[in-house]
Order: sequence, then structure tokens, then C-alpha cells
Amino acid sequence: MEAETANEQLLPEFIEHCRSRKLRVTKERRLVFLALSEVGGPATRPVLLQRLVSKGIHAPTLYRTIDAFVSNQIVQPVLRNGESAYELLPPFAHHHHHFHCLSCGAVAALDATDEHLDLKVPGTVLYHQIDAYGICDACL
Amino acid sequence: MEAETANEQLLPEFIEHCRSRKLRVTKERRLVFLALSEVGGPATRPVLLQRLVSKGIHAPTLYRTIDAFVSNQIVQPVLRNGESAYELLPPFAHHHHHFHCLSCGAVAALDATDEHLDLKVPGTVLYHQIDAYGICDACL
DNA sequence: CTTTTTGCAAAGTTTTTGCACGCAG
DNA sequence: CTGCGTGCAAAAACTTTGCAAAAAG
Repeated sequence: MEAETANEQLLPEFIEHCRSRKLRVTKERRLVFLALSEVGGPATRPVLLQRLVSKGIHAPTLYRTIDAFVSNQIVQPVLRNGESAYELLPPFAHHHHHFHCLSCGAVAALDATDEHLDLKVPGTVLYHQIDAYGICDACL
Repeated sequence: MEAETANEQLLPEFIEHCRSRKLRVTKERRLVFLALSEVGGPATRPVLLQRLVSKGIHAPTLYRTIDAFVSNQIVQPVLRNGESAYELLPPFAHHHHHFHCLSCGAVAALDATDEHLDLKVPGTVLYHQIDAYGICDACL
């Protein structure tokens, strides 16, 4: 059975967000959004495409959709093993930080429990991202 | 004039690093390394390629070289306007903190003056990177 | 009804591969 | 010497573009 990980509860919020930004809510965009929340983390475009072709999404549609999502702060590009990947932004997902293993390439989500940042920035920060690099326990 | 930004002083260190990792030091690798230090920040592969073709570097060589550099902790992939780019790692360069403008796409290096991170990580952290996203002063 | 978005086909890039040759160690 | 790296050419993979048709609001 098509186990939809119960993230559909975020759909109303997604739809609202689209409306407020005059992005039309189409079947394709819902599917891309759902795929992203099912993955639950960074997904590259080829990976998303492979997941979505079976549901009738064409490559140009996926690429244009991702661009629209990035421009409208629905997803954010992040690195996944050196490649650009896309991850939902809050409020659609908890914005977490990543730990990258330099040995095996695994990426783990981090909870930054105690984080104090005082950055001198030439602008206004909307959100931030922290990536730690090292060797994971499994590789030691 | 062929202004070589005097980063050639790092070449000996680069060569030493290669030797210790049994990477052969070739003309091509030196050129890629120099190009990266001249850029002084994240550079995408097409950008590096364009800079280097005139010096006789072929695309496959550049790609294989970057892979070798990543595997050997000479460069690190980072994001530059949503695209994968490559940046020298310490000890060859520092500033791994960036501010990305969501409006114009500019990327600025940050000085994190007061930074206290207490990350619970499933491994040993060698270094970290902070990316802040927002709107730059120029776009306001 | 108007405007945005998608489908499709095709072109344009970027990236990878395989193999022979050459250079670093 | 002895491989590791590179050059070259070709193939594969990925991404973008243009326009007509469809769908959303």
C-alpha cells in the first residue's frame, strides 16, 4: 500500500503559503511538496525526479517547480555529499543542521541544543544553516 | 598583466600535503590549486573550467582533480547561489562562513566574532561551516 | 476569462567513461 | 621502471527552452 507518511497534515499550510505568494496550487506542486516531506531531508533533483516520474511528473516541471519553491522560500538548497540537494524550510520542516562524515559521506541531522551565534552580517538574516564535518562514529 | 595573487606561497604546503597522501603533484593539480586560491572563495566547476582551459586543462582532468582534492581534504564543496562550488579548506584558506542574499544571490564571507557552538554530533568534528541566508543591505 | 503552469520535443550543457600515452616518484 | 594521471573522443546524464494546450483562480 502506498504508505503516505502522514505529512499530509502540512498540505493546508503549504497551500496557504502558495496562495499568499500567488503561486498556483497544482497537482504537480503538491506531489513535489509531498515527495520532499516524505524524503524528510535533502534530496537531489535526479532523485526527486526518479521518485516522481512514476506519478506523471516530467523533468521540466520538476525543475521549474523546484526553482519556484526556492524563490518562494518553500525549499532551500543544501549540500548532500557535495551535490546540491533541496530540503523543505520551516515551517514545513524543522530546520536542522548537518554532520557530514568525510570518510563515508553520510549526512546526519543534528539537533543544535545550545547554539550561540553572534554574526556580523551585511544584511538581515532570515535563517541559517550549520554544517559540521568530521568522521562519524561508525567509521572510527 | 597576469596578476598572480601572491598565493603561491601556499604551494609548498600544498605539495607537502599531496605527498603525505600519496597524491602525485602534477602541473595540472598545481594549476587547479592556484586557480582556487586566486578565486579566494567558492568556485563552481564551470567557472574553474573556464579559467583553466586557457592554461590547457581539459574538463575530465578538472573533474577528476576536484574529486581527488575533495577526497583528500584539500577542497570542500559548498553552496554558491544554490549550486555546488568548491573552496579550499584550511590550512590553505579559511573563511567558511557565508552570508547569502536571497534576493540578488551575492555571497559574502563572514567573520563570526562571537560564536559558541555546542553541537551533539555522532562523531568527531574537524571543522564546521555556517551559512546565513537573508537580504543584503544593497537589496534593501 | 486571464494568466499561470504543464506537456512535449528538441537542443544545449555538463559530467562521466575508456583507453592509450606520458610523466612523477 | 611502474603505475598514477592526463588527453582525447565519445557517450551518457542532466538541465533548459519554446510554444501550444490545459488548468487554476
